[in-house]
Amino acid sequence: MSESTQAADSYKPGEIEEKWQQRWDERGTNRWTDEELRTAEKPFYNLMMFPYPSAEGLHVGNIYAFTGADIFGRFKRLQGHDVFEPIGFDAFGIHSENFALKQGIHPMELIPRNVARFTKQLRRVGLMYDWSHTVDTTDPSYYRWTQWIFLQLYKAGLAEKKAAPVNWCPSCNTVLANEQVIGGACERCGTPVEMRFLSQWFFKITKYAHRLLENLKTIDWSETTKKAQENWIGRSEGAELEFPIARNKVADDRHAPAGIEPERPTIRVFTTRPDTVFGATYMVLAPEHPLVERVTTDAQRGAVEEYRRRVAATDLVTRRKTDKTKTGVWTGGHAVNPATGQDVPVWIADYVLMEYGTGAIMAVPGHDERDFEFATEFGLPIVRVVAPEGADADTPLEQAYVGPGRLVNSGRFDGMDADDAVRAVTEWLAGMGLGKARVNYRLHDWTISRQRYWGPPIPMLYCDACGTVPVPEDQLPVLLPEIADYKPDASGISPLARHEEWYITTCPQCGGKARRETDVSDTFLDSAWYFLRYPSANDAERPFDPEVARRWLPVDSYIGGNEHAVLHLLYSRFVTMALRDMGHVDFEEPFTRFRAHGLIIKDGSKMSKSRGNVIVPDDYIAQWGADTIRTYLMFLGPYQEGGDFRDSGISGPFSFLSRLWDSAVNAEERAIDPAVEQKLHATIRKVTEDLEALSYNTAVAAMMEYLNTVRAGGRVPERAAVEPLVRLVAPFAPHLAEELWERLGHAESLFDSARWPEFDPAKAVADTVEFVVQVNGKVRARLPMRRGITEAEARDAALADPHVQGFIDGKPVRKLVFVPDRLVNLVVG
RNA sequence: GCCUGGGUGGUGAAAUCGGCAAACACAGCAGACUUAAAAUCUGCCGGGCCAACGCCCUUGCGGGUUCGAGCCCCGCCCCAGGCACCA
Repeated sequence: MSESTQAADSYKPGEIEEKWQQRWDERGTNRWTDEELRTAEKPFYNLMMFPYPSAEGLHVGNIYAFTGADIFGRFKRLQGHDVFEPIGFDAFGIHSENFALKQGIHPMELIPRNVARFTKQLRRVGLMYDWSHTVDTTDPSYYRWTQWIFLQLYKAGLAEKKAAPVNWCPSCNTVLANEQVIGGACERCGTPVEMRFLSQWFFKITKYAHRLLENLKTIDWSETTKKAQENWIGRSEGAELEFPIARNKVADDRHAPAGIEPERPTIRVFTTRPDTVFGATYMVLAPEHPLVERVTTDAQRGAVEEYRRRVAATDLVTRRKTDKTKTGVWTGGHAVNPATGQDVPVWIADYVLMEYGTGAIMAVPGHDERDFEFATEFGLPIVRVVAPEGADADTPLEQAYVGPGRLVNSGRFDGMDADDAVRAVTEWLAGMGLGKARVNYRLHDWTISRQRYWGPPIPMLYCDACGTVPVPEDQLPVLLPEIADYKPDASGISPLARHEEWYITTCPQCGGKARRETDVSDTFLDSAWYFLRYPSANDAERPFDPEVARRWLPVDSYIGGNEHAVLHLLYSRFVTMALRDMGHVDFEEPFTRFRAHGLIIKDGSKMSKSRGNVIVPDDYIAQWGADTIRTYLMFLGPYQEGGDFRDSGISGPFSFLSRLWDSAVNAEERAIDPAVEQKLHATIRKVTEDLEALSYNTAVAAMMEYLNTVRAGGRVPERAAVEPLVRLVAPFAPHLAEELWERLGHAESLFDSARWPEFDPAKAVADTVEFVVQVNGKVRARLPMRRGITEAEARDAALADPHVQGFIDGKPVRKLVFVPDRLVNLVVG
């Protein structure tokens, strides 16, 4: 064999991968025209979470995620679906801004550079992207419509501006995210962080809490993701109860406006345990609660103010630590327990949060761990109102008792089961106008405002005459100006607020002077609707073409990381629901099916720059080829669990692809061996089922096993045995499959001309099976048998086996268990 | 504390409905082919006992259900992730 022939016949991934990436481009194999998108007959929208184009370039984790999604898309395409598989870049946000600041390169210069690098790397992986429908969130032609979404939510009454607590660094004069507060101090300068109230834009996602929770039952998502959302939404059932402020104890009514009879205020509390109301011996208001002024007596005013100041100076992270000793102070005031009619003292304490429930609680120290701790700390009375089996009204409480039992010390409800009392007590108090059943959610409204530069300006104006005015839709986009001083500084407000030439404008309503909103919106808003944009990416007139959206949406398959289980996926669902309620789309769940992929680690530990174990995929692809890396990544563990990237494992998949290559180019034209054909049909079935379930590692194993059969003993494979395997492997190794497909005599792309192989169920099973004979549940023999033998035949064959006879030892067979084509179990003795 | 996953050979892992534990691969060992290497092919590869046919044990720990349990039930331990002073 001359050297040149040998070279022509060996597997050279670099060459063929470049060839096919070029062909796909030239032929437009993966591109849709806008006209085609409007007429596709079997649309299948295959989506993956778009990347943030970091300066480090494409990460092996990105490749893992994208390859898994791409395999599914290619599989569906071969099955005859019209698959649309787009990609884009999520390039707005603090991450890129911080990196730009560090490097001293303006994000407007940095981001296009990163995007170009990512694009090049992504092409090299051989993903089936439609590069004619991409999205870049930082492009005005995109964020114009992000701003449009903001305006729609505003019009629907779902956006409002209100003051909210934020972490504030008094040295850097800037707002910090919770993640930027380390041990109560600013991560950059170490100054203790304070809590401040800042006016910010919110989306009222809490209005959708119920639907966001209920709809989870109707969508096909990874269980872990649904559970995470369920936790986040945090539904609690209970009651809202009214505790009137004791009239004679109210400090005085001097603060009431003259001439108005002060109405008798009540403190409303939310509780999940209305059955324990007889044990509420005191109340606690959040320090920020509006009624604090009202209940505080003159004598306690100083102490209350002092405490409130201290709480305000504490950052949100420290405040929410659960392991610190409880603090609080008495207001001097009282309220009336509506069940007992007795006065109970009203305290303020930072363990009660203004954001949850009503910002006030009835404290039941006997049956709530936190209240117990607080009551013990401050010597407040602890009363038992629930007694388990073996205890009574007077059994002392060593700690809060939260288990089941019967009510005691609860007047007319004594003896009632606590579970039943939840409803009974609520109804009783409701009858007196002092309570009602209520459902409460942990979910908070979504803060949209960011006092930063690198994001879409929030499209609102403030006019002295007209107040808050939305920017008219035909004036969008509100362009983000290119400014040099985009670094947040001591002014503490958005960098845009330093540019009068930008923010001073004309009011569209009165023509007077107006000021632009200088905050930008949260990155999560950019990504909450990008899937709507892809199919209409080239539409300059609308955010999305309604006809195209109807055809392609909701998304058929969405694959991404579980780190976005809550925020991105929840926000996308919310925005979609809101758009549906406004009539812009006709569905309310954006992603019919979602699967979370696992995480790739390296040699047993998480990849990080500090560990120096970050994999640069380019080198691996250059050395082994994209097809091998794709196949290897899918083979190394269950896709939905992730796996460990070890260099030593790559040779297995490489050798598999090389041997497939060798088999295909040397295949003979002859009738397929019946045993090989049987294995082929079984393999087609297994790979088909596994791909549907994203069980990629076992699909690869099945193909390897089949190829081992085809080549067993060095036999020259028959063409009919190899050709279907080329199609099965195509989603994993598309370049190799294309090249072999062409060599097998096809002019068109495999993905346009081939169909996914079908299996014949009759041929997928062998005629003979290895039948297991057990005696008393232990395997004693394996007998080759004809498929479909009867119970009697199996029994006779088992009893005839000498080895089996030895274990039966002449004892009578008491019972016989028969599993067709698998096993017979003889129970003796 | 609550909610998810998970714990199986030297390693990554597999095991559809409760029915042969360890498929497929990596690493290792031995062999065939080769002047040699690579490639390819073959065999071995959880532990113990045995000359051998074989036998016994083995899926984090302890119990249970069952003819039969990696899988189901009860009680623990450990690892990863999410939530958490949420009343």
